[in-house]
Amino acid sequence: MAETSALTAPGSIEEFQARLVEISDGLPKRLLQCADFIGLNTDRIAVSTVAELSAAAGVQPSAFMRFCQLMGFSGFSEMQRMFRETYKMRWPDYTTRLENLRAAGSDSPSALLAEFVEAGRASLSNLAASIDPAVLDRAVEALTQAPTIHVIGLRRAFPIASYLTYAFEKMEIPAMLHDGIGNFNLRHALRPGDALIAITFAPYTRDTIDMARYAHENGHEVVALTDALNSPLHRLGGIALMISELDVGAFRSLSASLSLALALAVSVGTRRAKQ
Amino acid sequence: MAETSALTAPGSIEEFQARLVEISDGLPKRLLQCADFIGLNTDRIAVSTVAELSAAAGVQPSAFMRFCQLMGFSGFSEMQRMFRETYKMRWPDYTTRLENLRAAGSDSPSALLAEFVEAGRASLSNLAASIDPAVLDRAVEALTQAPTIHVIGLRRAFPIASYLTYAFEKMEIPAMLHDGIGNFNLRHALRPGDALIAITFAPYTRDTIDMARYAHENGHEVVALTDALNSPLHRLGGIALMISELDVGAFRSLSASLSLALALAVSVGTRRAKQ
DNA sequence: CTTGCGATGGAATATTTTTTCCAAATACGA
DNA sequence: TCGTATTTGGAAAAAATATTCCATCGCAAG
Repeated sequence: MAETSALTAPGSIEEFQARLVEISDGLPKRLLQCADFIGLNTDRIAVSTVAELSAAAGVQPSAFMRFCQLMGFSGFSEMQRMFRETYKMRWPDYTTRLENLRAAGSDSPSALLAEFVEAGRASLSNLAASIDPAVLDRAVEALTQAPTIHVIGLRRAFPIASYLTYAFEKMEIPAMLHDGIGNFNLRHALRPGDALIAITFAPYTRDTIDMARYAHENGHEVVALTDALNSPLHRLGGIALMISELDVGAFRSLSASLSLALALAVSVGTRRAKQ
Repeated sequence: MAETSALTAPGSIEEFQARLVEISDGLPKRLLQCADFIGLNTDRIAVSTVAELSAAAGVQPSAFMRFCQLMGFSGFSEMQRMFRETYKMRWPDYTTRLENLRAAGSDSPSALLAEFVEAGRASLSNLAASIDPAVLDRAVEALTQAPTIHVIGLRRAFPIASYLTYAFEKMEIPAMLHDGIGNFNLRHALRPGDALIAITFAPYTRDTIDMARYAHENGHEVVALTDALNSPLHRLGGIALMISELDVGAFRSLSASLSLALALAVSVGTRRAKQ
């Protein structure tokens, strides 16, 4: 076949696809089978072995290896690595990055600021990738139906809870912030049909979880904003929205959490206005 | 640990999650590290090796193997197989992801989320470019000297004020949040040498400005977090840090403001610790 | 302080997976 | 039809990866 510009391996999925098209012309039979199969099943590269892929494409492993090399990689492993890394790009290895920043800028305030900015940006991109629109929609729907929306979030989740409550108030939606003031426990303010937004991140705050459990047991819709699969809020069985936010030192940027919270609030606002 | 119902391996991601929660109780240290890491990074299982995962979780490969067995699998391979079968590629490209979110319709919750994510990212980039390191440094210096740091920020600035106060408290720095509770006006809590962080954005909140003016007139250092050159806080003559944050509809993302606030707080914390 | 038991780290081993190599098959032009 | 260049299949070698095993560690009960 023709001598193609084989020197550089594709570095992104776009480049990969471009190259696939480029070489597909006038390929021998077996290699064409590979190309066709991969064109249709690009996403399986990250999670399959050569044996699996070649069998599925109906060729020998060795033929598949030749295909990888034609694509510009040194072999299958290198090609697979590209797909795995791109997938894992959830965030670019934050421990290393933070160490780099710390090493470079010592602990000057502006270096620290750069860290927080970076953490915020990464958290936001990750949020965009990981939120399931369907779950978000269910949360909005549940909150739209509620006569009053109750909000609880303590300690580091408190800024989110308070901003949510502020947003609801501005949109003239009945909302109540359970801020624990005076240690009054106002759980009986939950009236039939009311919904609760509970926000907590590891290490989970006892009072928030208790409140969420109480609400759930009494038949209220609970929308949870939390951080992990094994969060106590997740096992409750309400509607759980997961946010993984990056830390800088002991502090969390909250950018992603706030963005999600606001999107939730404004959606509820517009949907209520329609009714 | 207790003998759990280990005989059947989870057959779906839901079962996997349930089991993770189930066993997380009273696990030895290393195995807990595994559980926590996997709870946060479940999606990496499909595309990583034992060595990679165990390193990322901070444990030995053998510990990770024990974790897999605890989860009910015969080993890592079996566990990975489950995830690979249900693997679905998430396109990593940031713009594509936003487009996907928007695709649901212009006023759908996910489209709104995309807007907030973008606004947040833009605000953060802008912040990094526009903050003057020298001014930031002066602010840190001023706050480091103060016996007690007072914080005021009302309405939409309240989340920032409260997170700042939380951060100071966690670092054991004397701080006081002037939240206007009960309409007590606690300005006399300002003792000689104390500093004030005042936060307000257009339309500027009267009480915040009054407080800032009072503090300034009585010889206290005032650090202002505000949004424009013509902000009343800026005219006061204290140290003013300017943040221009993008709006989505009537709401502000706060990402940039929070990042700046945290960088400020942590810098003050480390500098105080040195003294 | 001792004893015993589960937890842990690390090296050794087993298994799987990738990659190379070469002989056989095929296509193609003379 | 033959000779040559290219493609192909398969198996063997190399590399990466998973898994097991055991000595040691740390902790709690006696």
